[in-house]
Parts: sequence; C-alpha cells; structure tokens
Amino acid sequence: MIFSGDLTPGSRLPSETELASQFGVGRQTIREALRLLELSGFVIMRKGGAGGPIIVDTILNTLANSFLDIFRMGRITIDELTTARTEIEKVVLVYTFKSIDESDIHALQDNVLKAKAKLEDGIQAFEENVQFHKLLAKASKNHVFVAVMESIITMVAHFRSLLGADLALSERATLEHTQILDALVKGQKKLGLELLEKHLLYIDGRFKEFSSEQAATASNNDLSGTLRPDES
Amino acid sequence: MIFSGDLTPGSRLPSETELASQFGVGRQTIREALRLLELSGFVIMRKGGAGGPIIVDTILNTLANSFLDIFRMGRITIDELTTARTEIEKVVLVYTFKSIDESDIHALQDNVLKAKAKLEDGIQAFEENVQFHKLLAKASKNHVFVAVMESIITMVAHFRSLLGADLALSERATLEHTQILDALVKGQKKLGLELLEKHLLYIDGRFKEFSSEQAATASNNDLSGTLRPDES
DNA sequence: TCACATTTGTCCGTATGTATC
DNA sequence: AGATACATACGGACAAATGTG
Repeated sequence: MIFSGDLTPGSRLPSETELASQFGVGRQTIREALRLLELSGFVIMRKGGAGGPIIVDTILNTLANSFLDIFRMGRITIDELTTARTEIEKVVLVYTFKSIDESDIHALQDNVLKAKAKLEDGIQAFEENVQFHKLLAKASKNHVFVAVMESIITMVAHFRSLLGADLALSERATLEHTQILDALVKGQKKLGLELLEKHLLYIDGRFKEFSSEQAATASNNDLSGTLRPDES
Repeated sequence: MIFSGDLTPGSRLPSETELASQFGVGRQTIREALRLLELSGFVIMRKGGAGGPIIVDTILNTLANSFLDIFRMGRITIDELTTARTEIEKVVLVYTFKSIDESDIHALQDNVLKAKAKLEDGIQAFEENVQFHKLLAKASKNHVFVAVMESIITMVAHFRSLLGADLALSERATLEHTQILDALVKGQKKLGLELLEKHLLYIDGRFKEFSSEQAATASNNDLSGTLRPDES
C-alpha cells in the first residue's frame, strides 16, 4: 500500500494490538514487522495518546545512514570519498545547469544569505555549506543523482564534523558557493564547472591536511557516536 | 565492536538468552536490537544447533535494497535511472582504466566466458550481464564507486527482470562486453569509453521501448514482489 | 494544572518449529 | 535417528510516554 501510494506520509496505521488481532498474530510479530518498516524509512513509532505507527518518508535518510555505516566500518578512505564526490558532483552539475529553475535559484540564494548571516555573527555556517550541495543536486531534477549525492554529502559532512570548527574554511566555502550560484544564474556553464572543481579541490585538500594532522595526534576511534545519529 | 574491527564476518555472537542476561534486559529487547543489526547488514540469524547471531557483511545488499525501495515507490523514472547510470558508469570507467589489474581482468574474462557458455545453450546470461558492470566498478578500486554502482545496477537489473526474457538482447550485451574488455586489456581508454557509451545507449533504448510497450498493454503494479527479495 | 485514556516499550513464562551435531 | 540448541511466536502483564479533556 505504501508502494502503490495508498498510504502517504501523515497517514496513521492501527495500533500494534489492533494490527495483531487483524492479522491473527501476536504483538511481538507485529512489532518486528513495524521495526523493519521503521528501519527502511517508511514509518516512525510515536508513543502516547495520538501515537502509533505513522507513515513517513525518510528513505533518503536511511540510505545515507547505510553509506555512513560503510564509512564507519573504515571501508572507505577519505581519498576515495573525496575523489568520488568530486567526479560525481561535476557530472550532476551539468544536469543542474540544464534543469535549474526559479525556485531552485531562490533556495540557493536563501542558503548563501543564511550562511553569510551566520558568518557575520562569527559562527561557522556548517549546515548551510552542506545543504548548498544538496540543493545543487536537487536542481538536477534527477532523483538518482539526488539520492546518490545526498548520501555522499552526508558522509563528507560526517567526516567534516569529526574535525573541529574552522571559521575560515566556512567563510571561503560560502564565498565560493556565491560564485558558483552566480554562474548558475547567468548560465555560465563552463565557468560554473571550473569554480566547482576548484572549490572541491580546495575543500578536499583541507580534509587531507586535517586527517593527516589527526592521525598524527590521536587515534580517534569515534565510538562515542550513536548508531543512528540524525533522523531529521 | 563491529566498527572497530573487533568483530569480523564469521564471528558468532552469544545466543539471544545469553545476550539478554548479559545486558540485563528481556529477550524481546535483544531480538529487536538484533533485527536492527540484521536489517543494517551486520548480522544474520541462523536457527539450529550451531546457529545464533552471526557477523556478516551484507551492507552493500542493504544499500541496494534501500535504492530499490525508492524505485519501487515510483519516485525514480526509468529515464532518470538510465541517465544517471550512463553518466556515473562513464566516470567510473575512467578510474577502472587507471586501476585495473590482472585479477580484475581475469574475473571479467571469466564472466564473459560464462555468459557465452549460457548463450550457446540457448539461455540468456542475465546474471552474468549484470555482474559484468559490477566487476567494472570493483576494478576502479574506489569503494564509493563500488557502492553507488552496485546500487544503481541493482535497480537496473530489477527493472530488466520485470520485462521477460530476451535472448537477442543478452547476446548483443555479451558481445559488447567482450569488446569493452578487449579495450581494457589493450589500454585503449578512448575506445573503451566510446564502446561503453554506445553499449549503454543501446540497452537504455531497449528499456524505453520495453517500458512504453508495457505501459500500453497492462498497468503492471508490481505488488507480487517481496519486500526483501535477495539476501544472497 | 491535573487526571485519564491510549499506545508504545519492556518484561516474563511458555510452546513450537527447525537446523545442526 | 535422536538429542540439542536456537530462533520464532504466543499471551499476559506492567511501566513509561504522550496527547486530550
């Protein structure tokens, strides 16, 4: 029913006990089935009066968390990550140039404005800097690109968050985002691609510096993090 | 412990009852925790004497299933899928040319030989044709590319399996795989890229024919499939 | 602010099917 | 072929959380 669209986000399923009697099985069986749906990103469980299993759509989150698991297992090096990110984002940007529309541009402009406001207050615009690239992918209007980029960017953001704050980095990133957005608005495809490549090259360079510094100081084993960090 | 490498595939965890008493919780709580690990691709549950929760590594499978969920929800059109597949695979092939080694070539040769053997017997080499592209990605030696391509190819294969058998298509695919492999062996990068592009263009064209034919005949709603089809 | 109904979260005990030795 | 170990499933019960009146 979820696949066919009969159940859309916001719909509320019957309670566990009701589902159990409807299907003629025990509550534990229903619970594990609901747990599967929850982990697949199709429902969330809310306690209390108006609670119960509620249809949601957090599959992109689930997908990104799967990628994060691979990263956390140490099977992906920072070099592999940045290489793949750069190559794929370049390809996606070509389609973004083809398909971008007014609302995309507005969202991107809003993003850099918010980032600049934060920087004015002396705090780094980490979330906005990450979000900028997700918005770029969305503007390509290809859901596969969106899903892939969302996952890769999430891994990059996870790695970035492991390295403390860096106001200067966020400032430079925001500036370069502004330039890329400007090229997008003006339809300067070649310039936009060059700017993106330079931008990613710089960011990746800083990442590699960071990771070698970190490797030199301590053996950060990242066991403090939860398994499912952010279900926003 | 899985992330840090203390638990590697093949390790066996204590039984549910033992884990429950170790952590001071009930069995159902342990069961749901194990279910989470199972769905995340970290363990499988085996019944019987030497059974119990066993550490495995099927995260790529979990990842691909997440993508499949998005596809099944109808959020990805066949056009978006083939476009993204073509663009990303072209990028990956560049890295495959850089990093391919003897064992990769051997695996690819083995693949086309098996495919030809099947075709000789008059049966289509569906699995081998799919596997060829996964092997190409593996030869890039970039785990992000591997994960992304594995997922995309799985979606393509899922869609392909919805359209009945087609011996001629499999024959042509195998032939073109042979040519691409030949270019790889000889290091003819430009030729290889051209061959891949032509190959994907043809396959995608057939897919679009198929899907328009299908749309004309019946409203296939794909509800017969299981939620978690292949946990090989 | 307080009580109440609803629903999930967790627990225990028990029974059964099943794979392995 | 039988014993064993284990997951799977059921029913009943209570605690905790959450929204409503």
